[in-house]
Amino acid sequence: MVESGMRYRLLPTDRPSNDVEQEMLDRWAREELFARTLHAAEGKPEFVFFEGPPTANGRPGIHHVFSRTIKDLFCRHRAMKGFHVTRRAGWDTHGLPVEIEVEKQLGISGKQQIEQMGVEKFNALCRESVWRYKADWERMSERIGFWLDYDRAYVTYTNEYIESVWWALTTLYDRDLLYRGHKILPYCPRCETALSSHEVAQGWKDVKDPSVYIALDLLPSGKATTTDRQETRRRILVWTTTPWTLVANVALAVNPELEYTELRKRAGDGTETVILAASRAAAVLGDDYADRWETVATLRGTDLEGRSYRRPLDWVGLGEGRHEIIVAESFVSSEDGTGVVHMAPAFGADDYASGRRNGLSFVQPVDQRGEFPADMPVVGGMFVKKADEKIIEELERRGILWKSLQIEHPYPHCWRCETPLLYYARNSWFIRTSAYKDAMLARNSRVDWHSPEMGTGRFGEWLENNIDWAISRDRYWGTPLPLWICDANDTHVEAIGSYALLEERLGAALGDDFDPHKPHIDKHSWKCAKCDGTMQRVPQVIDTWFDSGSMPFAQWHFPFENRDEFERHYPADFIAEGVDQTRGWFYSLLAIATGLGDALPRNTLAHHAAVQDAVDTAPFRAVVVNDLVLDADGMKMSKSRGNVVDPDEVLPRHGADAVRLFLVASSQIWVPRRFDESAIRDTAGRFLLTFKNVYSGIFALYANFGWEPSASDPPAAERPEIDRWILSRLAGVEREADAMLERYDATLAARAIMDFLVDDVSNWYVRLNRHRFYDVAGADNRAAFATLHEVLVVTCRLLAPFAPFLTDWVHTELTGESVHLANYVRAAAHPRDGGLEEAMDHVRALATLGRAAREEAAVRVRQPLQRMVCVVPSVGAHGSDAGLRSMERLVPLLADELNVKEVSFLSSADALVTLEAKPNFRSLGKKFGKQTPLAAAAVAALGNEELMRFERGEPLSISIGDDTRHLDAEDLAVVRRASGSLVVKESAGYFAAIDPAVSPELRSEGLAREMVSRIQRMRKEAGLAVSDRITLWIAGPPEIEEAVRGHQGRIAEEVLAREIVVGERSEPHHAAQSVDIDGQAVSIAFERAV
RNA sequence: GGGCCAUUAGCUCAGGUGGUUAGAGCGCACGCCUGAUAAGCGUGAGGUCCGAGGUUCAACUCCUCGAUGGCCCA
Repeated sequence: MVESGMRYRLLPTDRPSNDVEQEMLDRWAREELFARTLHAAEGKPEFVFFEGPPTANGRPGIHHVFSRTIKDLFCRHRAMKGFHVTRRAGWDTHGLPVEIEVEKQLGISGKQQIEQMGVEKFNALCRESVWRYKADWERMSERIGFWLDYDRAYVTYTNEYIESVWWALTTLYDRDLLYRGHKILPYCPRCETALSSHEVAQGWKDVKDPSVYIALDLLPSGKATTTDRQETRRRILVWTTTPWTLVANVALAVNPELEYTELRKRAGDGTETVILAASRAAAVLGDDYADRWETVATLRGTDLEGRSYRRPLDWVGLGEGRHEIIVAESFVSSEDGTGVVHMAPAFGADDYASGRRNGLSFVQPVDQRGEFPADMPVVGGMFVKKADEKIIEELERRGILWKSLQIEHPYPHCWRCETPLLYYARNSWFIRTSAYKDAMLARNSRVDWHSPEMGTGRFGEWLENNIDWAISRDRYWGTPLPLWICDANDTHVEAIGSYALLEERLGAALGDDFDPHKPHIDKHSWKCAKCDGTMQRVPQVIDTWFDSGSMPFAQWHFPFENRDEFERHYPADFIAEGVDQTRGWFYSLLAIATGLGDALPRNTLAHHAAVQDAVDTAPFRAVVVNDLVLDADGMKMSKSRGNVVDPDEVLPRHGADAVRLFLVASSQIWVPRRFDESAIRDTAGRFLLTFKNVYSGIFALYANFGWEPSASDPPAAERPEIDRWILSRLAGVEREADAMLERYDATLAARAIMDFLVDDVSNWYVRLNRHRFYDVAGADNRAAFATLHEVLVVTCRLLAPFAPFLTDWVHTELTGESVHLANYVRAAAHPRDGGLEEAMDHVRALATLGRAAREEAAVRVRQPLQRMVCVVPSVGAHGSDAGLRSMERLVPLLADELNVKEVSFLSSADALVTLEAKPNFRSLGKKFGKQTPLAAAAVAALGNEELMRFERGEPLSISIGDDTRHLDAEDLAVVRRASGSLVVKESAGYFAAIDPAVSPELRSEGLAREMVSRIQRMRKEAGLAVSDRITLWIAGPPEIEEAVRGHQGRIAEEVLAREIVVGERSEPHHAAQSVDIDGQAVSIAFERAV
């Protein structure tokens, strides 16, 4: 079959996808195709894409394949739409993840050990470690066809990048948006650093914690109440899930508005009472508490305010400030606990704020490693979370433990090392994001979020509750905070926004080997301009999210150079990342850009020209957020579960095209999807197989006999109906897919293209026209080849963003050009023909019913039948003959598909039809209201005669009780049902009726066709070429011999027989068979004719 | 504790503004085709639309309260 003159290469179905894709990867590399596409688009308008930088010290997973597929496909689409799409890679290289990796590598842990080995050495190792999986990332990205410019990748640890970040920080400082604060921060005692809220957001886990109720003695005071008797021991119930913080208890808080109750135990001597929120009594003391407790008094929170109590533990001194008093705070809730909150200002944000408001003393008996001082009784030197048990024992010993339970609740953990976080008062640097929250909201409102709920909901809510961004980190490997502080007066602060300024301060050049990282940068100091002190850099580095959020300008080393590049690439038209970036990169981009404001060019543009109110732009105009990839059972992938999918294994097995298509098409991008390998094969894999078969098994196979595009192909307008139909559909899908992608709906676009190729092209157009491809000669056949060629070329283009490998392979065969250099949509598409498409829909609906009718009549399709009568809804009822006429031209297709001689359409006049009425509930509902069901029943009961008159225009009315109303045309649909001896199938207003009678003539013709089928099969088995001519001998019962004689010409034509000899046995030829036809033995033999 | 998203056939998913018989693909059963053949096609059987209330002539659809799963937050 493979001939030297072969124009179109074939694609055998057993050639692995991986093999084809490797061929394309080689070709792309050899031809530098990515660079060529960029070059070809030079001078075209820019479609701006930002690559969110991954950290290359972790291995890429299948979820990275997902987000990278999305990035790639929209970039490819816009590139094919004529935009220039810069796609710079980027690497996020700083931060705790890197440090932890190095710690693991070295087998060390904690800051002390890092200091011991030396920060210089440690950071040098970090700088290397960052690239650990760089090759894996690049290989994975290349393998999935993600075109990204790795040669020009931006790297966040480079001097240039850091200088741009310094500029941003300094700009914020100069605008009073960067400040030093003291706040309670979530703190990781293992990493010995505070975490930002968006880091905390990533580390929530359900854990079991103690749930402890304690009863603290209320001390007598001047504020006497009726129950205030000396002999009564009054205790107040307090709840906590962090017993260790009781060590630092300095106050209790009650809600001033809340009602509290004082209860006395019915049994016992009655000298003891407890106090708690009235609404919590049942929950804390049991539903039947009233049986055991009597109410002594009802108090308001304000009644308790100012009272003294005895703290639970007395291991630390209380220092300055008020202590052991009850304060009133509105944040105290009555939804859990006892309505009384224990306050440790060093260990809670609310506590701290309340401490400031109420002048409470501040006790922090916990060191940087989260341990109590060694000299503390009972728990000295213990890690606080481990001390809970000891403390509970101690509370019990002291007789103040009321009850101790365990609860499971979410608690934040360090997102890298999984250590439970402590809330801890620390010195830190903040960006005053809360000062420009409204500006962020305004910019966000202009972002085109996919899905929209993500923007208004999840992200919007987050912004509404914005708190200042704690950006300093007490760590080593990161962008150093460019602030220098006077050692004599810490209000003398200077921000250094460029290396030039640093040199100026130092009065010396920095030199070629300058490294802005710790520890080198900390060596640089100078004399304070305001006093005699020395300016020393603050020790901290910054949150690595600030690095990545600075990429819009830092990737260009703006503002120090490349101003034009920045302006050309800001803001982004499009970004795409996983849902986990909502609080990560999406936020840091917006927070930094908004804070910098007009310091960035093009940062105050109205978002769309059409928008009237000129709202400032966000750094990204559209963002596509993908949700998680779950395993086949819907479980989250995690290393501990062992269900993580390795792209390196999956991609060669199924091919990147199939994986990409599966990820995009299986469900909307922003809902979680299950990654099931068998599902890939069954959906995307099968689709691609169909695509290959249409190209290779139909088009290429036969076109290689001599067809190629030429002027002798009939113009589209002169081609058969069905060719113009598929071209019309093609134009429709082209427009639809493009519109979907413009709207960032990749899923619907992919589905539209896939459905078109499978249903319209393969299952209908190709199947009905196969015979036209078996011979390249003839105008009708040339039309078919030209049509299918065009369909395939355009489909390749439509599909190219999703499946860039196979489409390019096929497109290059078809046109000699890479699909990735083609335009996504044709300049002049074939015009749509809505009438034709609608008529074809009717034909296909009737074909389905006709096949069902044949099945019911048990007559195989090869047996011709005489007639079929049809009804099409909305055609024929009210004289819409135009609809019928447009269908008439397609009738031969229907007759052919169902193998019937005549197809006719029923009208009311036809004796074969009975009319029935179907009620239209929507319009009847308006007229009849509650009576609608009765009216509908009345409509359905209307008879044939009444309906015939109604169709002729006579009025028709129905009566429900006393109510008689006229019916309008919209109240009912008249349907025609065929009656008589026909086999009828009906669906949604379509009727197909088949006459199952087989006359002797039809029988004969059926036998002839049966013979053709058998002979063809034999030809194939004998290994004949499609074009070989034969001489044929047929012998059998009279009925069959007669049928062969009667249809000799047609048989000869179909099986390419030069001669047919009937009734004589042949010589023992090389191909002879006795076949069984309807229980009769027939002898068939042939030889190749020369 | 709060917010968001799911829940429709064995599986994966569709189902504007409430309205006739809730659909598709896969899988399954049966069959067709036999020059796309390690392919292709058809027909069919499968559903308490998560549950309970409510609104309505009419609820998969709207409302309330729950359940389960997932994500996010305090």
